Amino acid sequence: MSFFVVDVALPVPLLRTFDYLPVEGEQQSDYQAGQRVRADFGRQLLTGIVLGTRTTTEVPQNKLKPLLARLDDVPLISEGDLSLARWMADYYHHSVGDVLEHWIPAMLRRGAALTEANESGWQRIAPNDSDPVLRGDKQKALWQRFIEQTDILHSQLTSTGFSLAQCRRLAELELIRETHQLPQPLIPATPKPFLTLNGEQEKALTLMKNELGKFRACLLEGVTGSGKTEVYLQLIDAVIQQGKQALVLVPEIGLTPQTVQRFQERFSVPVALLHSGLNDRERLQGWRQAKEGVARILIGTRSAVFTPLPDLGLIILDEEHDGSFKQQDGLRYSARDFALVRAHQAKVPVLLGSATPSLETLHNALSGRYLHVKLTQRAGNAKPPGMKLHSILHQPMISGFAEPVLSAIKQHLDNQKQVLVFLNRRGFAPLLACRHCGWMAECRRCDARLTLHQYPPHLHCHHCDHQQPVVHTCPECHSPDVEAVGQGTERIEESLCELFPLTPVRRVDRDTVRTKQAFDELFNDIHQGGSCILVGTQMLAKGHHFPDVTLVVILDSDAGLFSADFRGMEHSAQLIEQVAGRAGRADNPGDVWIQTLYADHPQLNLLIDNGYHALALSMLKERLEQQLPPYSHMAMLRSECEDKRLSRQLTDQARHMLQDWLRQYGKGNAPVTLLGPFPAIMERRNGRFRYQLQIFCPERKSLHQALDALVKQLQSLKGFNKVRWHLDVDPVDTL
DNA sequence: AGCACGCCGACT
DNA sequence: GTCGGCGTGCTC
Repeated sequence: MSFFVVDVALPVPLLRTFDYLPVEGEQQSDYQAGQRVRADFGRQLLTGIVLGTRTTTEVPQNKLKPLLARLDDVPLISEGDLSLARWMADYYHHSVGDVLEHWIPAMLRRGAALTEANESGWQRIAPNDSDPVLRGDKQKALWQRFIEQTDILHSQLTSTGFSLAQCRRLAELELIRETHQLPQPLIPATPKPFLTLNGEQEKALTLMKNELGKFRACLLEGVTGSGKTEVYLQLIDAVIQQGKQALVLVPEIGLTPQTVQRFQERFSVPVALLHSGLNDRERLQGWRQAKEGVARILIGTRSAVFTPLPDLGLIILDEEHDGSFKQQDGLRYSARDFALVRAHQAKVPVLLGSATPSLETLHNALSGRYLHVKLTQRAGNAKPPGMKLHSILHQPMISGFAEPVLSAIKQHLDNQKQVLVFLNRRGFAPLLACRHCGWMAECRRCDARLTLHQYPPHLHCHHCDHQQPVVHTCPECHSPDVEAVGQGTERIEESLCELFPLTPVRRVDRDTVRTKQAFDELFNDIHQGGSCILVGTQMLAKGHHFPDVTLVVILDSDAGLFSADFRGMEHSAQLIEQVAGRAGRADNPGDVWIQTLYADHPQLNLLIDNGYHALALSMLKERLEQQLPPYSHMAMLRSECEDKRLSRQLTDQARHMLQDWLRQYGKGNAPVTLLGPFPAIMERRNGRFRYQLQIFCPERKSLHQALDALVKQLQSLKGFNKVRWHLDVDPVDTL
């Protein structure tokens, strides 16, 4: 028997893999890349992934341990997916073993067998005209059910009053037998017909149909209400007709029952879902349905981008600008960017859809790298909402509203219409302050003010979740003159109830709508029609459309206008556009009023007068001048530590490491520029001081070489064990 | 990341 | 004398 070792990727944050001896008695041919193995690692037991086998190793004989078990005969992860995982590990400077965890549902990571996704059921094996001698009525009734239906899930039997014992009795008589099958995804009995497309939609569909069967990135830039979804549906239909599978990725908040239903009711093929609300078994089921090709359409959030699909024919990523496509901890990947890499490998098109595309995607579309398809008309001839800035500078305000805004609200309500008031700030007031000495309620663990909440009354830090009772006298000067300053959704709700006592006011934020179900109930309620006022945060901005809303009031658009983040304005404009798009229907486009202190803010005016696209072009020009993404590539090293000095020192060290490396190896490469280290905008958060170092380079390759060296050096840095740090490649927010 | 080893302070 | 604090090093 010849010597060989197995190269195993283990779920540890180490940038290398480990050699193991095979399980006793197993051959080299038993091992294939992508199988799971159980390994004794240090003093722990881990499930790892085989990357390959070799007949030589650098590891001394006495250190090699045999694997404890091989869990799969057939590889769980394909060669193609393994190479994608390697790409991802390189790109994000992360351990392959950790990266591979994302490809495998939690149950399988813990070593479960694939069959654990199966649901047990019973199948009739005796002919349906057999006349067995059965004792009890219950058993006769059970047999009757099997005469009507050959296969029945065990759960269906128990939920209709039959017991396991009764099933076993019939099985003993060889009338039925136990089965274990992967549950089938739901298929609607009669799919709804497709809608008729307008000229633009038709043209977009044709253009994109031409790209099927090869890699191509497309941006579908369609204004709100232009019918992007209908184009997706009909493009998916073409993919299904070709016998391929479609992967649809949506933002976390966008995966509502309404969205899902829209997909499910149109197709006569099985649709599987993967989202955060599922338990481990349901996830495994969806994953297997996709992997085994049973599901032909898979709809999911960020992490669904890793699901194996043997017949992948198309990837759609809706609302591509949405921040939830970027993972914000651990492996900080972008599902949007990875979808492109995956589509490239699979030689299929990837369709990015948005009314407000990110500047990165827009740049790629404008430069011709992506096919750029536009939908400029609202479906059914709907007019765009009329947007208008309302200056509140030196204006008398009533509970956070300017007078003319209040009369506009009243007018719309009098017309039996609905009004949406958007304020991206939860709670009652963002500040509790003493009128006498100027004291403000601050968080003990963060550089932030505490938000005052009224329902129930408490002070809450939105950054570290610290909560404490409300104070009624100033702790500094003991004055009783402590007051709530500023507006939050709770306070606006309260004010509106007083101002419009006859109109129902509904608040929609994380505090009122905790579950999906609660949101759906509220949504259905609003859809009943009748005048009402909706007050809410971003929750109102995404996913749902409110046809009876004819007025949208944006209370505080100013927060994003002067953000320290270079993407602040971009995100702000996207949000305003999204909120504005919630209103109206074909015959009733609606008005959008934006209250602002900066009514002459040039970019805000550009957005209002010429729309998002025009503003985006102007922002791109600025990015070019400043050599910011998308005109350069960016990475950010973040550190955090309770000891401010250590946190700062780690980023200082990192800067020196990079500078030394650049002096030595940077010659002839594209220039890598460093910015910082700076303290984060909120320097202290949850008791930890945060510093960050920004790293830019016009060329990806040079940047990654530098980052590679940086990570290796930081990992062997001593004396900083209390400092937590991570590298974020292509960060979305730089605050 | 875990987990153990090891070397210093305050306790039954 | 030990219990336990966390700094350091290692994991095939």
